[in-house]
Amino acid sequence: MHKMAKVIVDVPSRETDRPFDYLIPESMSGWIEVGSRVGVPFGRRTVQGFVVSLHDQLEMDSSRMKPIDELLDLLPPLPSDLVQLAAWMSRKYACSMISALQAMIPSALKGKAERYIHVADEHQREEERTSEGVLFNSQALLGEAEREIVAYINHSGSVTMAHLSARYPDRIEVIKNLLGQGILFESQAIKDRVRKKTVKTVAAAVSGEAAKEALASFGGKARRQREVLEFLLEVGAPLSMKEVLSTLRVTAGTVKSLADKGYATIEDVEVFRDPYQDRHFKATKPLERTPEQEDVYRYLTETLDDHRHGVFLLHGVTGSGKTEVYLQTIERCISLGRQAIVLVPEISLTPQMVERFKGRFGSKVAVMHSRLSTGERYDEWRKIREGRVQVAIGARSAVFAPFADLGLIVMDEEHETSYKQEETPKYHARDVAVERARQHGAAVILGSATPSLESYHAARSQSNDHFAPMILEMNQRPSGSRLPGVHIIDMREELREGNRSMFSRALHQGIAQRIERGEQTVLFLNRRGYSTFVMCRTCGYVAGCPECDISLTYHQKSDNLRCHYCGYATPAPSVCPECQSEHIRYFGTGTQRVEGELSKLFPGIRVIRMDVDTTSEKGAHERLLQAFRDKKGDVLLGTQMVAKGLDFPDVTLVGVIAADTALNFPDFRSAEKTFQLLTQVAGRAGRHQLPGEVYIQTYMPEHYSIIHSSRHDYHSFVREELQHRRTLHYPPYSRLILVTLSHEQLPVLLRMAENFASELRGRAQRLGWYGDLDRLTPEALDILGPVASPLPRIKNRYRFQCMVKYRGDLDAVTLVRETSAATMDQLRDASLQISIDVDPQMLM
DNA sequence: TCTCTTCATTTC
DNA sequence: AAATGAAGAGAT
Repeated sequence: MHKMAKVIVDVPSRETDRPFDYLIPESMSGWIEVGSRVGVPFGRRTVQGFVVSLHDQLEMDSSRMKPIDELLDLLPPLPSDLVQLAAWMSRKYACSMISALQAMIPSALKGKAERYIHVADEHQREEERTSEGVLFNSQALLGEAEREIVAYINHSGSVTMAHLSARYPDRIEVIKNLLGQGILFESQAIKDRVRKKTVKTVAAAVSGEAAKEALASFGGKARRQREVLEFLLEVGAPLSMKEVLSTLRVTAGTVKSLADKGYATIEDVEVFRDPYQDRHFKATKPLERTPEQEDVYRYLTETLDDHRHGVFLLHGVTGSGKTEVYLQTIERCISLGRQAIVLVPEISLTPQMVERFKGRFGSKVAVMHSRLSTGERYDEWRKIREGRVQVAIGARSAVFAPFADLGLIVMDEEHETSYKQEETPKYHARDVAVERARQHGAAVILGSATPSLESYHAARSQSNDHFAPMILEMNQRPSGSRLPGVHIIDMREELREGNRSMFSRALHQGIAQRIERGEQTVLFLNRRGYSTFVMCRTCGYVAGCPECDISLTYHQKSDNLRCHYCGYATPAPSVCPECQSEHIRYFGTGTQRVEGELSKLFPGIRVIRMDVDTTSEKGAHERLLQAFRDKKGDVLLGTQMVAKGLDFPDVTLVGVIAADTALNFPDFRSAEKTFQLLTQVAGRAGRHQLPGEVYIQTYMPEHYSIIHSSRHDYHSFVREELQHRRTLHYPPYSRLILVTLSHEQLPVLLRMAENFASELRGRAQRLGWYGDLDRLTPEALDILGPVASPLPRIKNRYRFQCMVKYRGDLDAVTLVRETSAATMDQLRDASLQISIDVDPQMLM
């Protein structure tokens, strides 16, 4: 049997980012596995950790080795393949092992040590004797205060430190004394964030003849109890207490009496919290495949049937039936006895989306949604871990769904930036999905109408270092509907002709027409570029966060100003704090302004506005969409969230208010983002019988991202964009690592950032890597910076960054990680933080 | 000389 | 991260 385990402890620091050795107590051997969650003594406290390997030999001075304190779950929360994946992540993304492991389990299982106080055994016995009236020898030594505390703890068995100090706030010294004398002692145990939910159930404890006798024994008495028993016998299966009480209108006492007589049993049964328990999903059958879908399906199922690893880039225009292909491929996967993961961007994990999967696979599906409570998420996760479901659908983190035999991972809207996690571990779900599928010999489908340039290029060049997908195209819409006609409107022209409104004449007329015809309009506003800041019109004062160098956003609902980086909040002022002027204006969200303008132009117009303000409440999102579907609105107005996967039969006009706001951002992906957004929005109109029209308002009508999106021409766009990227050595023709250094003091940071950058250059030079990317070598590396970050101060910390740009098969991540570690060791400044972002998405 | 901070060190 | 022990600064 295994004698020793290596454990990664839940202590987030560079020094502790390595396995620690522990003895496996006899009682736990056979139960401890790779992936087990344990409580271990660490220093002078107890912490949670994960077993990453098991060993038969004691390989270090075993006198210093401590035994594992407790095993926290019967079934290890992490199968061993996920422990391996965590190791891969920590290498690839330069993150700690514990942060990778933590990302894989529900937050409910992030336990913390709780400190308990007990009464020492010998004193416990003495206490008992006193209660029987026998004097005990140490009584003389204990004062009144001590005796009361000891008696209290004895009575409750054990009590938490926090509870005790709350109950006896002024006797902390007394407690310390008792601990010092050894009368009280302390222990620690890991406590989870949630408990498994249980429900009280009732069942008849008698049957047949015994049941008849039991009923007869009541005679004329206890009529209610008799009714309960009759009901239980009739149903013949355990029922929830709640159900019994409400159906028969009896009290819990009645049932309890029945149980006391031995005629019924009451039990606590473990249940899964089901976020969809009240919902009924209409079952759907697979649709007949179009010839195009058939081709794609054949490729996918061949790989699936052969148990082979393969990555597919499914490029399908909006409405080409990608989801149906997913559904049928998943069905095949399940029929082979394997499981499937479906990844969708958080924003498109709408009720409609859930409905499609629940409708096809029913109770075989677990849904991982950010709106679920900690307990609900934990239970959905348990369904996966315990093998009760075969399909998991969820955002980014669902890529870690702990299935035993994973056959397929589907990633819908593959190009979405939300697949990259911005917090540590800064992983990209696409790369993790490919690696995980490789481990399992599973297939990956990356689906999109506008694939990311990274994926597209990887498929084309077939030389990318991590994955080379096969491209599958779907260009037809099974419904036969045509892609809508797209009109580009030059807003400069409008201005020249004296139209200063945010609506062009064409769009204005279009909306008027739809109202007249009883058809609907979707108006889309690119959120970026429209902020909700507060400005004084007299002196130009802009309310900013005192801790971060950014302006505060106005929240109408709570009438306060908030910083969305650090959470700072302050009441909205009514006069300017600088000049006391009353002309202080709250620029509402862009959508609010558009709404105001709409009702001015079209009196009586019914606008359904969807933005952060109107969708913050639970279920509001769904309610607003349903209202629009029921034609309770003429216009649906919103940001990104109206662009995603929605399908309304009566929408014949889609308007984009300001198409180019994103183009002005200093981000090399801004053209790509704009193209993707416009293509997606354009796909929203005319998906049914009625033909659709799209108006794109812009100040840059000649920009290639706008021209190509208006023609629904992905390939031309990609050709042009790839050319730009190649000239400027941007991804996919290079890879990036963004290193951000932060410190409380600006001058110190400046020095340290210079120090780091020159150390990095020196090391790269010694490896012969450093140089200019313009040189025509297959391998090259360049370091840009340090420069102030785009957000130069957050939470009172100044930020500087370096960008590492490289191409070829260089292990630049290790270089950066080692340089960072060396810098930290050398400078020994606790305030300095270095964060490493591999393949960054947000350069802002 | 003694206590209350601050700071570096260690965690199998 | 957190607890610990050493070292440093002010009060008695």
